[in-house]
Amino acid sequence: MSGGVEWALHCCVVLTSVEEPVPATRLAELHDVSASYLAKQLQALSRAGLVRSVQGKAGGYVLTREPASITVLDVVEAVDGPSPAFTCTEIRQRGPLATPAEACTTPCPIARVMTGADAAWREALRTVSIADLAQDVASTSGPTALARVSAWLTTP
Amino acid sequence: MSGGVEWALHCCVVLTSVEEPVPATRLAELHDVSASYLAKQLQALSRAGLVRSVQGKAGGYVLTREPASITVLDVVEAVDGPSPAFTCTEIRQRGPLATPAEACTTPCPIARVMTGADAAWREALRTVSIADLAQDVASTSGPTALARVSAWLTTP
DNA sequence: GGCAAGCTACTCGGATACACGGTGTCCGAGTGCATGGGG
DNA sequence: CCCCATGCACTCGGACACCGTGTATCCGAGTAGCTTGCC
Repeated sequence: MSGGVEWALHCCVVLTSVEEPVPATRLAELHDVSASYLAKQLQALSRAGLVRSVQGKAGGYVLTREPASITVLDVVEAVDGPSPAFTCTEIRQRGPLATPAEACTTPCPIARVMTGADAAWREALRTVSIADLAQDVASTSGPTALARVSAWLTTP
Repeated sequence: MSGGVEWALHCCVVLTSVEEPVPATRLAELHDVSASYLAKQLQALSRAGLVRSVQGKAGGYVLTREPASITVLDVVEAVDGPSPAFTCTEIRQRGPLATPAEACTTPCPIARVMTGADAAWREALRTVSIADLAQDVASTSGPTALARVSAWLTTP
């Protein structure tokens, strides 16, 4: 999986604590990562409609929805693409003993298992929202942690 | 995920129906795939101890265990590697507001969610065995399908 | 006819090139704010 | 004092190189079975 997913998730969590737009540069130096590359991930989030980009002097990125209605799966699919990791190439229809295409009404058992596992993975990511993550951060790192991040993000 | 996983799984399923060793070349032409590359996947299965390779004129690959005791997860981990797709880079310990390492007793919430999803994915693959796949093939493609494959594999 | 040595042909195994997607970077288009002049 | 036009600095967005992992391939090491000569 793309490593930028982690950056995007952290960005979404910190964006929970601020209302004003935050530029990508600021988010990059907060996490000490490449600003140019982080911009790529934020653009992906923007295309998916998870964040709203505002231009101009005081521009940046803002969450479009309530953090509770943005799931981790949304972010992962926005950055990494919605296509599943496994794709069946229909091997059973190839080779000297190929089963004819008209006999393949049901998907290949292997593909079925893989699809099921992928669905379980996505379901696990769907049940957790960005708000849950923020709540978890507050529980572990202390309630003031996000407030301090918010203050640092908003002060020039 | 590596595309060779699909090939390896199909090979394991067809190996269910034969007791004699089957060379990689034969398996490759059965599925109409590159013999050289399929050999790589079978070597991975051999290193993982899922199949036993016998050399010599009538050599090839044989399953080492009962098909019912080989899970799909075993094959996937043998070919694709056992390491999870997501790896936490501890972003929270970087940047100007880095949380000190001694405060990071529990894993980062994001990593926790990702690890849970990965566990769910693996669990879904662990509950299905190669024997289950073979049974499923027999149910959909007819009981004689695997027998015909076995006959084709064993006849020169 | 039985046996053993040698040979052949076939197998796996690891080491070797190529390609594509992810990683990282850059510069141009667009926009909101600040400023300065005029009414 | 208020309003508007201008300029500017800052932002995003997409287009451009680089690298690592997966993909595909090849040739060498090793071994089981067949052949053939001998007893």
